[in-house]
Amino acid sequence: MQPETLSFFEKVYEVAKKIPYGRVTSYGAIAKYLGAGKSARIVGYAMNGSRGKDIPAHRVVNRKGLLTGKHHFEGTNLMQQLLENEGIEVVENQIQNLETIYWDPAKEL
DNA sequence: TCCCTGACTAGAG
DNA sequence: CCTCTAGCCAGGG
Repeated sequence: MQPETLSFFEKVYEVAKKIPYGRVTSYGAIAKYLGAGKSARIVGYAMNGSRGKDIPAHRVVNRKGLLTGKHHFEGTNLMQQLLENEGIEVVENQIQNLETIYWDPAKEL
């Protein structure tokens, strides 16, 4: 598929796949990296279609490190379990030490 | 094409 | 740090 054919969604998927193990990023960071800094909501919306794909959607949270999308995962705490499995501490649906594990595609990629 | 929805964000108080 | 408001824009009906 040609880059021009890649929809915003697919670009989001490509970036999401590159999130390192044990790290997290925000919807806004991905959107900014794609040149659409104000389309953060679309990134989240895109993740909705990431089901069935090799995308670590659990590593994408909002800018506060809050697991806003956990209700889109199976069960009530799957997202948190996946994060903790990577060594990320999560309390009350919120990631701890966010600034330490935060990964910004615009800077790191 | 218009209208509504949403896993968001930045700014103001 | 918290709450409320406005702006954002791709999809689907």
